[in-house]
Amino acid sequence: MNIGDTNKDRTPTLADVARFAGVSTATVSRCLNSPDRVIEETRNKVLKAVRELGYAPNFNARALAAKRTNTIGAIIPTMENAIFARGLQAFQEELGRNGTTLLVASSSYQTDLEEEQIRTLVSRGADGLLLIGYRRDPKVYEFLHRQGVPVVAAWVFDPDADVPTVGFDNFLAMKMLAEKVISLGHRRIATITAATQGNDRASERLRGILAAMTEAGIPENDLSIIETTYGIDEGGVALEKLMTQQIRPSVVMCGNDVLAVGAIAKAKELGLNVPADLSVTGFDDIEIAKISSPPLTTVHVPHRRMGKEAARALLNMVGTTGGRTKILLETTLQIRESLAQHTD
Amino acid sequence: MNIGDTNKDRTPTLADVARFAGVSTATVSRCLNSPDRVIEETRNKVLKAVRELGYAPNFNARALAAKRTNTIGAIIPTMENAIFARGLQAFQEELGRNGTTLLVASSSYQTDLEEEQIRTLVSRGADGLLLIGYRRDPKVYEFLHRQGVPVVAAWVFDPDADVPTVGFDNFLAMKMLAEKVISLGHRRIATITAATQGNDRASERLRGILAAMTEAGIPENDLSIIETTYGIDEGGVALEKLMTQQIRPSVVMCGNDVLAVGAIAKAKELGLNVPADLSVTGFDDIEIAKISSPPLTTVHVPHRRMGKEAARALLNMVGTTGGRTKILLETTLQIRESLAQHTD
DNA sequence: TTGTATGCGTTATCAG
DNA sequence: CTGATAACGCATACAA
Repeated sequence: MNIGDTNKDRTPTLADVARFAGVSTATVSRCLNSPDRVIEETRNKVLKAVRELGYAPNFNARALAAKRTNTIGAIIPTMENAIFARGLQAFQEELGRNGTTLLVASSSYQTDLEEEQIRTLVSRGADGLLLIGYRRDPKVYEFLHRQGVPVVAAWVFDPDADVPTVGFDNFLAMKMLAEKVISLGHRRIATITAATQGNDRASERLRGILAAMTEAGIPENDLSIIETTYGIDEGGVALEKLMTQQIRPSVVMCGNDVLAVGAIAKAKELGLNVPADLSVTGFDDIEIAKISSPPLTTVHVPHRRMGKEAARALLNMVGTTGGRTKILLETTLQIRESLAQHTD
Repeated sequence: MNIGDTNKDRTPTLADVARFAGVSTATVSRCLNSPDRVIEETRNKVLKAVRELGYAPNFNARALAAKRTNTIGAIIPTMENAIFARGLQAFQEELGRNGTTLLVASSSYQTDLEEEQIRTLVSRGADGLLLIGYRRDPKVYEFLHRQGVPVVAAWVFDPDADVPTVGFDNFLAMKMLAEKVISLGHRRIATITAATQGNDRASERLRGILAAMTEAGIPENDLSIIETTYGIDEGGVALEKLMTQQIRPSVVMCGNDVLAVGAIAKAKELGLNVPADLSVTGFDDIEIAKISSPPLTTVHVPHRRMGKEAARALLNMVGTTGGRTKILLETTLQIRESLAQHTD
């Protein structure tokens, strides 16, 4: 192989481009990263070479040298349903507008898996991380801190948390819904929730129901609680269990819309009329809530705004520009047919 | 700073571990990558150092040196709904079992965005790529070939394609459903589909309907076609448009379950009884198909098997082990209430 | 079995 | 404005 040959059987590198354009590798690099720091003539020469050779920069080499990836990682509990889809979409869009790429991983609601994913994303050089929920082993935050990786916790709000939170008050949101439920005359309340262990969104929501009951003078023990994994089928199974108990609830408050829709489907299957025989509520207000029959009464969460604000917060943290990093969003009750008055 | 100091204010590197354990960096590297190539005593020493220092390997550096990332990328059209969720989940699980990580990106059904994502994933060093559908600019495949990155196209099957396909016959699947529809007496057929331009799954499915009509002696022109983006609301809008036409269809065959569910919801809103006044069919058989009311007649796609087989094919291609890379899966009709007999 | 030395493709520092 | 050249953190061929 003669000197000056541009390697033909290997994917082209910066050096190949430099040789082809007759400049140094430094110049090529500059052309790509700060085009204004190079005179137009050479720039054109270089860009032509880039096109000619079909050069694509090696991300890993770049990350290694620059210690920056323009990449932000997000770990969400599940991709199986649409709960996080909308928020994540907005998150990604906002990152994209700022030239940052999103890396997603899902933890299947498993703490250990999440920790593994965190390590993976960090070792891949993520400039920052989006996590869902705040409560987790302090070691995790210590690790992230040591590695100098900024984090934002979303889907929750806690001004006292060690890391910025962008989200809403799960406790208050569910409490408001429970108050509405109670005001409609319901006393025999049941709930289908995700495992509350290690899931602050779920446990806060449960706390919300209990608080509303207490304030209304209903004994906390009257609440039937079923913990299950999120899923349409799981919601159905849970509902069946509830309806075979001694005291059948007049309303089932579900931890999210997916469970609620599953519960409604099963209720109908059991010959129950929703909401005449049984009211059902959800949480999230994702698309299926609207098309459910009957349409689902639920808590509307501003998913898109949350995603966008979380991205902004994170971009602020990885960059130098300061900005708000603790953001509380409002939820609203979305009253639809699945919840009705109760009279004994 | 004294010689021998392990750097305290920086994330530890291989060299730090080596120094701490009193061995060479090569040994540490071996300990982590091929533990059996190092004697137990030193291995323990090294692992202890790793733990002590909280060392986490730098992925980018590793990729750069090893020219391998144990990472496979997947670009799916959307994460907004569950169409690809189940398949991707299985894909990821199978990769995980083989120590390979999945990197997901979504293209929002946009060709240019997809090409960008492909470049991104390749430049990140993905060892292989999963793409949805086969038909795309040949330049894309040329690029991938030049870069030496193996590809598998899923959700389609074409034994003659330049790249391995793992999927099902979209044409035949939809044709079978259309035949069933026609056998029930329907003649005024309409379809709500994704844009067929650059989407082989959608265009094949459309072709399937047309073929069945032709074989049944129904003029192709009788088919009302509405192209829209996938989404529940979009399905509703399309349905409304169809029902305000001169000749109202007796059945609406939708390109996927999401559109179908949206169509059903809108139909009910318009005071139509499904299926008495109007039949609706879907495609995919995702969870909402079951809980829809009425339950949705649709084409069942073996999503999980497809994901798993796609992973296997890809693993075979990046590794040396040979194996099947072209896999045809069967779809089945899933008849539920939303499709009924039609009599004029 | 372990160590030495080199290279992977880029960026960044520092001269020129 | 451009060019050498030294990192960046790790894997591996080769030597010991």
